[in-house]
Amino acid sequence: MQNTGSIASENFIKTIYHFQLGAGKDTRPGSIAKELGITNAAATDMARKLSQKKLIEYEKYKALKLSKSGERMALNILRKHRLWETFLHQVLGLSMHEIHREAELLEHLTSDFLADKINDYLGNPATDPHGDPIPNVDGTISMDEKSFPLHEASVDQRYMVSRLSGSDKEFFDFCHSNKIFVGSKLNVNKQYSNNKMTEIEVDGARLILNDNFSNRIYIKKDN
Amino acid sequence: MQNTGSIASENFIKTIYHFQLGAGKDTRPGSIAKELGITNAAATDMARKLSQKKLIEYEKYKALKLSKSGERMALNILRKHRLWETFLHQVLGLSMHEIHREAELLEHLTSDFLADKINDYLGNPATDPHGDPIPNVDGTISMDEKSFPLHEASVDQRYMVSRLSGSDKEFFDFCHSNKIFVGSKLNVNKQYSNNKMTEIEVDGARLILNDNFSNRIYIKKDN
DNA sequence: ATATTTTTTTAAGCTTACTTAAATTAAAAA
DNA sequence: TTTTTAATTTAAGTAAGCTTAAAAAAATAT
Repeated sequence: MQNTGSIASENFIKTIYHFQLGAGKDTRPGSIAKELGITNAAATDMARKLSQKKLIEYEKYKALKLSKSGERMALNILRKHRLWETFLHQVLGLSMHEIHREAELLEHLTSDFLADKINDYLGNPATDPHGDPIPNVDGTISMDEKSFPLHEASVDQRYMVSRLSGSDKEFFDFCHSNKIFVGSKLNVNKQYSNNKMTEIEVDGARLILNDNFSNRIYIKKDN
Repeated sequence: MQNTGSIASENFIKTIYHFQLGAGKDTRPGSIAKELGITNAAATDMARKLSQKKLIEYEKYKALKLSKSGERMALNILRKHRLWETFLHQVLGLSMHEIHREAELLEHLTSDFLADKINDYLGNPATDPHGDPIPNVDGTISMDEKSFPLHEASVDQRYMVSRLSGSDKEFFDFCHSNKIFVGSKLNVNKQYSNNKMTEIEVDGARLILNDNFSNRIYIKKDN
């Protein structure tokens, strides 16, 4: 399909996509504007333009919603982003906190042709290094419904880490030094609900995480 | 050093760099404009802007010349371009005629950090798949003075292919099917100067090339 | 040397992607 | 319900990177 959009509009579309999925965040202009570091006025303006191009559905004072072709575009960019992250990590050895930054740029100037080559080289991977699903070339994406953040877990159950969300060094350094990787097994010992903390046991060690970390570690039941 | 320039200005700077080296081509606005597919007016305008940023030296009605910092910028982009070409060819298996097209895009959104990672992965390669030198991280570049196009070669001498210039499929298909690669040995049998043709012998086969191809195959004495 | 052609430059205008400031509408609080 | 606050939209303006058209300068031909 190959994107024709500019970098600015690609990032705009991408942000709407993420906010439509991510709970808690609305897709009104101000919300998108804040994320992208532009003014509300600029976001409204962009909304009007993308609406003309039929990439979003937009009525004044309403939330923004991707159209079918807008969603296809978002998934095409997301595919490139996650293929690059996987490639940069697995092949070039970039750290978890470095891959997002670089993929964020490369995704915009990557042809469908090149994306396919990267995909082939990696053996058609299902997920990126964070555990996020890589959209397929046909614009489908497999959602992992059974995955949820650590601080929502019930106590005394065995889980597997399914996803590590984010891009800051501190978080991934913590995960690394405590052997928390995508695929790691762990046990949830206790939920300190009032203090928003979770005690887990991983690789023989007990750790107490506050929700700053625990809401970015996604897990699923380990069967 | 990390470029701050836009894609348009990076391509402009790059073109001046190539034209300053490449014999026959001048660096006046019209020449650059033609190469980039923009109008003379746009080229003059860009010249004025880049001159303000001290990236080129420019006086009205004169040829454009890169400043020291403009040249550093050009070499930084060229480094990324040639590292990508090498990587795409050697690692992802893209064909000779495909790598330029992709590198032409990626070079603009590649951080110095990532360029270094690619360089390390490839083992600090001296040349790209065309045989062109890859600029060093410090902005130096080793010029191969002894290399020249096939149609300038003296007869009955043994040569080595040092460079294959261009990006069209037809040329590289021809080279491939006749075993003409960077590093191939060949003999020049005869120069048909009037008809601008060169007869060579490579891998046991005799070939007659017209200057469309022979001026893009660079050779050097095989010692 | 003069006339013609070509190139370069300037000027005015367009689109994209922003900005700030003011006006409008919607949402929340009193 | 009315007032206040917050978000959204419109309006006007900017910079980049182009365009076409006209003017100016340089190069070429006669």
